Amino acid sequence: MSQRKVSGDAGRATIRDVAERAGVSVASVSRVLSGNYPVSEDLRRRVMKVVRDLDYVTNAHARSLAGGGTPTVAILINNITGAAFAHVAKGVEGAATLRGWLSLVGTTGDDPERELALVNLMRQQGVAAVVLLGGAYDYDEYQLRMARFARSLDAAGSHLVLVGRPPLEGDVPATTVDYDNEGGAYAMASHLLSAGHRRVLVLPGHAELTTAQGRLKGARRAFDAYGVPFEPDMVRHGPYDYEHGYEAVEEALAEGMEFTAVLAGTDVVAAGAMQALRAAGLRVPEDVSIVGYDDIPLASQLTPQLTTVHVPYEEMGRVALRAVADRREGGTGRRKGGDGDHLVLGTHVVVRNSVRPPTARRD
Amino acid sequence: MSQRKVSGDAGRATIRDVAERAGVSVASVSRVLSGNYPVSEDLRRRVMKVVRDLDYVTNAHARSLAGGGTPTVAILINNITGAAFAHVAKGVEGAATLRGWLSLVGTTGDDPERELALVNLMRQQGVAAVVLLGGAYDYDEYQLRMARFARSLDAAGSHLVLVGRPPLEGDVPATTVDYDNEGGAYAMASHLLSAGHRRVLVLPGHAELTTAQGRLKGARRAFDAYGVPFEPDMVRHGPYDYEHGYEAVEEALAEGMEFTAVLAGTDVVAAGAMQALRAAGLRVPEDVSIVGYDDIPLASQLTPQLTTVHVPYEEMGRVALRAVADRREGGTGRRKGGDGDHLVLGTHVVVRNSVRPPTARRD
DNA sequence: ACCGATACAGAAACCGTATCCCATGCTTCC
DNA sequence: GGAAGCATGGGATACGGTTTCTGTATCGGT
Repeated sequence: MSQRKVSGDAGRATIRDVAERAGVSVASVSRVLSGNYPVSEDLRRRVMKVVRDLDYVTNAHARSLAGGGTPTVAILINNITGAAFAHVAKGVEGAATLRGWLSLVGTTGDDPERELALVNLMRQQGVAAVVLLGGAYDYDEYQLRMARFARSLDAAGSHLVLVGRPPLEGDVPATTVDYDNEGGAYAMASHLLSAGHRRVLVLPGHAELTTAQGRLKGARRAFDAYGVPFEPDMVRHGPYDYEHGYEAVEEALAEGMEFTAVLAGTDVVAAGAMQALRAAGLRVPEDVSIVGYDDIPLASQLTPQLTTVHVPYEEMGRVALRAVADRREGGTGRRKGGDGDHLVLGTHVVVRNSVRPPTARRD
Repeated sequence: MSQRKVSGDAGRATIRDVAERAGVSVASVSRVLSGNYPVSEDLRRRVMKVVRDLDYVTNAHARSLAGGGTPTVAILINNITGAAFAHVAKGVEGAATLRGWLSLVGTTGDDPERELALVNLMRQQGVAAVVLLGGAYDYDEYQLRMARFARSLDAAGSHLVLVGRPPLEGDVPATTVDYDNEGGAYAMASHLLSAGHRRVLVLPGHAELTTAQGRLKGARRAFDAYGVPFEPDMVRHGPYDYEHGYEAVEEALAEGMEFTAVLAGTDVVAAGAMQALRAAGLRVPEDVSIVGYDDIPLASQLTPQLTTVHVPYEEMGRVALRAVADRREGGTGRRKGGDGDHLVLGTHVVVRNSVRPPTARRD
């Protein structure tokens, strides 16, 4: 009384349906489709016809269970809206597609709980790698948390890749793809200093964010190199967003702070700062110079176009994927977490129109 | 001589490992973990301890094969870099997460081949729905192609959702989530006309893109309503990007075209147009007014802030997911592709600072 | 103290595909 | 002409879970 399978097409067609209808065995259908076993031309034709008729596609889950399956990379991102990280995602996506890999984007919304949940989810999916994007908050707990992620993924045959944040300490099974954050900041600050600026409002970002720390450090090094005193009072921390840039400049102006340039931690922050200066009747770059960081499209779309630090986001994505693919292919001789696991890409200053030498020195 | 399973932890732990180590049956472990069957407190404790010790997570592929599994929505997007669609993706993501669903982003890069490949890929993955984002090119082939996608997904137990493009013709199993594109354009153009502008440069987008067509149509209706002649010569088509906005204005100026306002098809196009006007020594909005469309963050970050049409992108994402979830839950009485399958959200003009009445009439 | 009901645990049957192993027919070589 | 070899196709099994079905111990009621 229990018909296992109605002949109608309830649900999707299986390989068995195809086999039956073509009058061949399941094994043969599988072989025709994967194409890694000799089959006669006749059989191939018969099978392919039925496949087309039924519009059959193999079940990825079953395939993956049985050993086959497409490798998948998961990209975990704080905020899909951020332009910079969208470019990393694009790089990963592109490189993945090129190899026939699948990629998958998840957003954490800056919530550690959700980050944990997503990493576990990816572990369940058996992804080849989890790519974690964006600067990290340098809390004490962070290192432990990430180390646990790394080991946990490693044990499950997966791998953790950190993009745009500093490498983990100790012998942790993770790969890091980074850029010369501090160097970029150093070069950017030098550009300002060599133009003659001495009083610079610095908006590096959140104090606990690793990228902000690096950018601040690079800037400070430049000041030291130029023998210009670095006044802590002229550093304002805050989130990497437009509002922060606007408000920080607004407040600095209200306090009567004197500055001839703004060194923003991000192009978006720079945009906010620029707007606030204009609102106060100041011209950019005639009265105040501004520089950003990241070189997202916005930078060249502002008026004036923003001088900024170019970060090769898309390439970082490609490199991250390549690192994973290489490691997966060179399965034997799995090198222990040595130097090969930390890749650093270069940055450089892009000079546009937002910097001029200071006109009137007022201090 | 073939040990099936080495006792060491080669690869990831399976449910069998857990069962063995806890001294219970596989079935019991499964029940403890899924929690949809009564289990004694003692058993639960024993199992959970082993699960923690082994850092075990269930294999999503196996689970999905066996009937369980988390529903997954796939979001297909032309270009992950586009700000507008990132917001839709965010909306879908958020709503999906809320229900414990998984979501997945793929990019097509405007390539029909790749779009086809991705839809098939998603079909293989057995996703609950495929959400196609962004305006479509209105070629003849398009309707057929989408109809085929819809039927194909439907047959596989999945579902097609079109977001931000007009619904398919005929009885096609697909859901459309749309916004009042033409109405927004009508309101925006009216705003310009009521301010007194009569000579308006219109940059609607690609002529074949459905969104561009709608925006152009809305604008034209407004001109008609105001009794202002609509000159085809003042319409310039092109891609939705910064460069097009810049070049279109540059050319119009070079040709000696006289206009007091620019009606851009997109905020990004407006940004380009604004830059070109400045480069030509024109002030915005004193000499020329500009309006955009989409209301992405960029709009409020430009100087002057852009008057534009707000499109509820994030909400569209949420609505799209809700539509899929509802349909999936109300499994019985599956309504045939009636009116409930086309949802339209409202748009409205956001007035900022980029429009002023024309000062000198020169025609 | 006996019987039926109930609560829980285990064995086994799938889910859809890939692949190993074996059977078969036909070619090829001595 | 018969044996060995090759090219193919089919049957069975494994992958890691979920779920149904079955069995046993415990509990309450009379």
